Amino acid sequence: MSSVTNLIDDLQWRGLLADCTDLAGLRARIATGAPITVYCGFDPTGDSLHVGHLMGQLTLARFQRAGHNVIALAGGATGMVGDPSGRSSERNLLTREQLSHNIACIKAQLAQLLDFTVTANPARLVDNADWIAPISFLDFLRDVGKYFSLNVMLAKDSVKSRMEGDNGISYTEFSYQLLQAYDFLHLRQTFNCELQIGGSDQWGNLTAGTDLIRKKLGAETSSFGWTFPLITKSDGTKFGKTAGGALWLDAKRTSPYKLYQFFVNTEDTKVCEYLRKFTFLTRAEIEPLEAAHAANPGAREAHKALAREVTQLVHGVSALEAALKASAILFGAEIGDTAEDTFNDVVGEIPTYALDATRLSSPGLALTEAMLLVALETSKGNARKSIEAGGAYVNNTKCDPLQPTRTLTVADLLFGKHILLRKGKRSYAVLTVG
RNA sequence: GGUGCGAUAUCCAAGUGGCCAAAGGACGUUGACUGUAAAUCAAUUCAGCUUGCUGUUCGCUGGUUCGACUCCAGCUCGCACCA
Repeated sequence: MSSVTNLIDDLQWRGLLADCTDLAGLRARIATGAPITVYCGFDPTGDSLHVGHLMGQLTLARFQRAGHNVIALAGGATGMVGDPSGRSSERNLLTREQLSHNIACIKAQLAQLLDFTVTANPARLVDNADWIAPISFLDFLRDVGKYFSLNVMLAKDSVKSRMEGDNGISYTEFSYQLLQAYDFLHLRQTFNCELQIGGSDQWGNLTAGTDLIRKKLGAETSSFGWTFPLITKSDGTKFGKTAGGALWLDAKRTSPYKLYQFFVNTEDTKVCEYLRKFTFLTRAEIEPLEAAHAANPGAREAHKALAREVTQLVHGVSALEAALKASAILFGAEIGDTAEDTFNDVVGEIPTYALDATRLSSPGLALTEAMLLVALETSKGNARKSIEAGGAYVNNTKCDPLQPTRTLTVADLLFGKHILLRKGKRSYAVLTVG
């Protein structure tokens, strides 16, 4: 375990420092040995966090594990406005009902990685609507707005890029930085919170906060901003998006199996980076994995360790084990060789659909229709094209591309109950007769 | 308020009377090669199916025409300049 003093070294080694408002000052502050209070905000734009949010949660958790005090902030107020950072166009406003629903859902997910029950330094969850909503507009203009120079606000990248772009920016989103700055000020005064962390796109918002604190409370009142780099894939596209959309932390939206698979499929050039950033594995544990990966990337030791760690962090051990079992079967030996109770581990891990037994009798169920039924395809026409392209599999055996009209019958049942359908390399679904 | 420019498929973007379901990218999907990787190459990429046919598209509403993404009028939205 890392001691209090080398926390920053560890974060830097992991590549989690993009920028810091005063790195030397922060080092000195942490070196005093007194716990520092750090916060990170999460905007409730949806009712689940996704893997992109993991970075903030994990970094908070690293601070907590090092003995510091952490605050997760749900943006009930800022979410009403919309952060222009990293966006090329205006956000749609959410209703209050949507927001409160989202916040409730997100709270549960934050609790997964942060410890709210330890006695020494329990994590805290706050909602900025609690202190922003009661302020009147006039008070806000006088007490907060007065400290902001329009020149500085306009110079922020998040604003500038929108001003230069075609989409413009509304007054509402332009004001966002004031709210976030005020959050930091409030937390500084209320919880003695000295550090705000966020993705590198948050830089402008963080400095707005440190500036406001300095102006309102004086230069001797410490406040720091720390950003971590935004994760990208090697082709520059956004991390955490798949064809099916974002990878959610909510098991109901993205199964643990799917999350595991996502990380197992990490591109080689990124595994080491992700291992450092997304896991709590220590340097002593990671370095051998990196060496193993360099020596034999095909074995994918590092990929598996990464996927294992993340899945366990997000969903717990038992969900991880189920995901591992399912993965081993689907990507392992011949399906025919697996035992029935082993195969049952797959059912439920991947999308599973009930089927009326009678549909398999006599003419049988058209494969095209079956693929539509399990949502592997969106139309029979597309299903046919997939089969003809050699992309359809029944029980992990490729279907004859010349037989697009093939049907499924009782002969295809595994253990008298299941049919495993597959499209392409790794999209699976199970049909189960009930 | 005035003037100008723009709006095309998931996204960028060609197309200025028929040869247009609409060039070219990107993204996605599938195949080949590998290692459940990347890169590369190939196919596909509006919708439905009986796979060659049918249906619905080019901001919206009307109009001109045998025929409109293309021309005209009005409207909506965006952008720029002027007031």
